[in-house]
Amino acid sequence: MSLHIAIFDDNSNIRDSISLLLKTEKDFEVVGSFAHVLDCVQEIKQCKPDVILMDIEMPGMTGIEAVKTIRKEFPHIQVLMQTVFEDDDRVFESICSGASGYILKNSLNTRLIDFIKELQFGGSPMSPSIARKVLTKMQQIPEHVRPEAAPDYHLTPREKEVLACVVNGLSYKMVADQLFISYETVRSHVKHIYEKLHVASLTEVVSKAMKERIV
Amino acid sequence: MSLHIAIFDDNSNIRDSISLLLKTEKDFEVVGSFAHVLDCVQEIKQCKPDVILMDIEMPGMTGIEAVKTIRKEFPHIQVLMQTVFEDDDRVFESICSGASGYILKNSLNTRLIDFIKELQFGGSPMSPSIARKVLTKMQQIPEHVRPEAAPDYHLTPREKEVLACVVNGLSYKMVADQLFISYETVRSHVKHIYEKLHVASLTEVVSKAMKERIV
DNA sequence: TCTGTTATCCCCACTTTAGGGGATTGTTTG
DNA sequence: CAAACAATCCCCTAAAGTGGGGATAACAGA
Repeated sequence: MSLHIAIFDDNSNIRDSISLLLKTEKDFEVVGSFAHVLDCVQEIKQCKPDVILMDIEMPGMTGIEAVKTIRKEFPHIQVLMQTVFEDDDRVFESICSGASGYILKNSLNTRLIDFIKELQFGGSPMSPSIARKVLTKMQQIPEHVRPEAAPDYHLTPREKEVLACVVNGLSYKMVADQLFISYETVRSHVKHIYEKLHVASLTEVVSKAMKERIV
Repeated sequence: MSLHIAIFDDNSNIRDSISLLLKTEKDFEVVGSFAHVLDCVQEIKQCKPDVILMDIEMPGMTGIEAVKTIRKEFPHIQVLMQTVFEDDDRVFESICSGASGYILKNSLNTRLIDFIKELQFGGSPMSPSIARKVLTKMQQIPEHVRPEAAPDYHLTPREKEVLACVVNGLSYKMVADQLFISYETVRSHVKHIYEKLHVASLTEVVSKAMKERIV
């Protein structure tokens, strides 16, 4: 069973050269090659790729937007981003959108086949210069250095559910409907949340919960 | 001018085999090889390496602690972490401690020389399985610390001030006092914020504002 | 068994917000 | 200059949230 690959790139020369390159690997099969991502959901449904090579800059919807959509619709598909630019923001955005790897196009010809194989084995191929950016970024995120620093307010499971609803902007009534309990029960839970978080209004609850990542 | 490399690993066989391997590259010079990191600052001062290969698990001080020290004392030195384990926590700790790359030992023999060269060029070599962990972790980072493109809701400066107060849990009355305006003015601003953010309650405002880092 | 916790529900009085209006004073800009 | 906007303030009604109180059932541990 061969690995199905789809290519999204607005440059037809690049698409063709990638296709040619991948054909040299007998376990690979290019099942689709598209110049834009506007109809990508439909196209992906038809050609059923395991791996998608996605150019980051494309007319219409950008590759980054596309990744978000793809990851939502087809969570099992691995998306390998490719770009000629090492733009910090876009690298970071792509990764946060759910890309499985990020490589520069200059490494395309030489190592693309290796990269795709690494994807298959659950790895995330990254060009070293990209990786450097990612590492630097991670080091800059102080909150993330100590993920276990979240204080415990001893909320019960139910209280946490209610809290989650409230943080999503639901009113008491809506929370009640959502959790199949009465308005008064929601109120009761919220009162307890108030006590435990030492706050006195819903907005404070939302603010504190989001700041301290309780939800 | 050759690249000076120091090795920290408690396994002398590994140290020796790495040394042998690196000798095959004429631009590399192994200037130090140590079984622990307890005296690493002194040793580094003496042998002046450009790159350090650091085993993550070692007696006494761990490699992670060592990286922190090294990065503080010698910020120009690139540290390449090596490990046999893909332990999530240690991967992230190392990275956050300032390591420049992170590779598994199984890729040592085959690609170590390439990895070191990538370090020289300002890249961060990472084993793909490590890279996957890093990406996954980044994707989990709460959105409010992510430098993502914040959508612009065209809030006026004053509206943003009011929003900031609200997000901090203040009631209309408190916001009014804080900004030296009347309660009704606050209300008026909040109404406009509602329209611009397309929400219908204070909690939604707080939630949306924090999620999208408008404040 | 008794005590504590959790989750559920109810009531009353009170405060705060929400959703409509409308109005005035400036300032910016086509 | 007129139009557009920002910032300020006001009123009214309805809806939602707040702060007390209390109650019941289930269940876990001392």
